[in-house]
Amino acid sequence: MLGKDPAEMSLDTNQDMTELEGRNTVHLNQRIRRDIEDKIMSGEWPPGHRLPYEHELMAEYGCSRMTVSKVLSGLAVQGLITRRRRAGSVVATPKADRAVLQIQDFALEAKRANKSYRHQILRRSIEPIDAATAARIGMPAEAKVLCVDTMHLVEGEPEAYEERIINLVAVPDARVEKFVEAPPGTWLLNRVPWTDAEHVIRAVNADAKLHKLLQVATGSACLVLERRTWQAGVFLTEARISYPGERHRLIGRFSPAGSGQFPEVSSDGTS
Amino acid sequence: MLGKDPAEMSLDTNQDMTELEGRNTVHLNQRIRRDIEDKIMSGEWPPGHRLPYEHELMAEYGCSRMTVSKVLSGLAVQGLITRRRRAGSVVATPKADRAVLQIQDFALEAKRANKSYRHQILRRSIEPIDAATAARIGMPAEAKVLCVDTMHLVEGEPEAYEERIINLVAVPDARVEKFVEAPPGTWLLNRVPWTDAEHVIRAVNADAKLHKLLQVATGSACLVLERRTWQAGVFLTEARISYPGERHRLIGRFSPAGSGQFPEVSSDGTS
DNA sequence: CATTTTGACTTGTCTATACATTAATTGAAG
DNA sequence: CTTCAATTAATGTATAGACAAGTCAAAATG
Repeated sequence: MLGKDPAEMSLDTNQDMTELEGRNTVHLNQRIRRDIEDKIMSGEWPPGHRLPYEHELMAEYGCSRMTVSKVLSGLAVQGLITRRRRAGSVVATPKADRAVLQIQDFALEAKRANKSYRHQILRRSIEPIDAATAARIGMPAEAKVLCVDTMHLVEGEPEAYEERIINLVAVPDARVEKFVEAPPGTWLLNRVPWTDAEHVIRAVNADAKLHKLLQVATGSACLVLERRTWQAGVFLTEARISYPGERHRLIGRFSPAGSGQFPEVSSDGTS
Repeated sequence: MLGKDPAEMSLDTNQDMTELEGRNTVHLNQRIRRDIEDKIMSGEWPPGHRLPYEHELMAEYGCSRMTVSKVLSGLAVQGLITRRRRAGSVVATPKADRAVLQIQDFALEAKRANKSYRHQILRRSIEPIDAATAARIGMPAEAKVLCVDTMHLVEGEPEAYEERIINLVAVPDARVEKFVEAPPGTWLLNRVPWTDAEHVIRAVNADAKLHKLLQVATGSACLVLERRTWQAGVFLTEARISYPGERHRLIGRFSPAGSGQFPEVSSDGTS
């Protein structure tokens, strides 16, 4: 780059902000958003604190109402603030105590840890579901479903045992799928969008079956994750995944609203 | 309700939409949003499907670009679609498989089931934390913390055993709190807002201590939930809660994006 | 043929304005 | 003092236009 005249540079620092903003692509809405998020997250504005009115923020940042309005609406959708007409916007009080767990994709997890992964299909059959299961998932008892049992192996060692039921009415493609490329969980995830899910996590003592499959002592504690998913009210699939208790744990890291919820939100992934 | 003249009703159905919209307060952006959400949720637009350009939606709904742009931006923030300049907007492929668990407030849970609840403080002392814990939570080893062990009893039976550490620097009020009115978890939740949390769920075999406290057989499977919370980078508290495995399960019901995530999102809670 | 430049297209941000909707406040009547 | 209606202040929705910034594809160049 060409050297600049010192006098010119000193002028630059004193320049109108608009051009610098354009170059740095730090947009005004991002600045407003970060300022407010920081005040809330730091506790400077505790839950219940009323934040400035739109016209006050307009004056503070010297911008139009649409700009601050969009920022505030976004914060409201993320659950950080609540807005009411005439009353203004207040910092939201954290609602319920919720845990978000990232259920690991076995293959992806293994790859990240630089370990080998493979799976084995132990069973694959189309059967009518039994009465208990039918009642649990809300399907007629005579309906036929695809049952797939899968072992997940990492470095050759059993990592998890998965028993899955797939509704063939909702996922007709599964009737001919052999699940050699990808295990049923991954296959389904990449194919069918789901709208509702239910998780149940339990601790059980290993019975003879789990002892044999997971190679753990009979009676040792195992973690069982049951996951049922629906699409617009139609049952899709149920998976019961059993992990060896000592070797495995479910971990979740998250923030109540905004920041950590969705890793790849919009374009301003700077927080 | 008053009966309507049949002729009038048939006219109603054929009427111009614009006036009805005004009366029913069904706003255009909501209609566009619902239309797109429905197409995605129903599978009509599978993951990867490119949705209409903004100007196409403008033409379809006869509105300005800002309106469709706001809708699409909102869907992008919710993670339903991804947008790229020039390339357009596409239906997002569901990212990771995540579980959301509602951690129950024991007292509230019991009340809902019409059962009695009480808690006992088994230990309450201020101690320097040990090295292992200090490293885990990122605090200096010599720091003093409040340790509280609590039994949660439902109908007189042991429901869960809770071992908690509270950072007195972050929560100075805890130094004099005796937790007789409310157990430490509830007390903290109503007092201190948190910004980050981490959960670990494991299955363990009951040792002698858990056998005695939870009145379960030694070796029987127990569910252990560890929860650590921070506020703006400052450690707040760590809780290890042990449940009898057979008697307890963690349940979560949720939707991937938008709908069920936050029960009281903005104003359009119609989906 | 390979590489660079140009152009066109699509989304991102922002302005300035208008009217609708809701709810807190004020004021008047009982 | 209470009750109900009118005022008013705040957010919600929408428009039309402008320019910026990526990014894909075709055209120009070596």
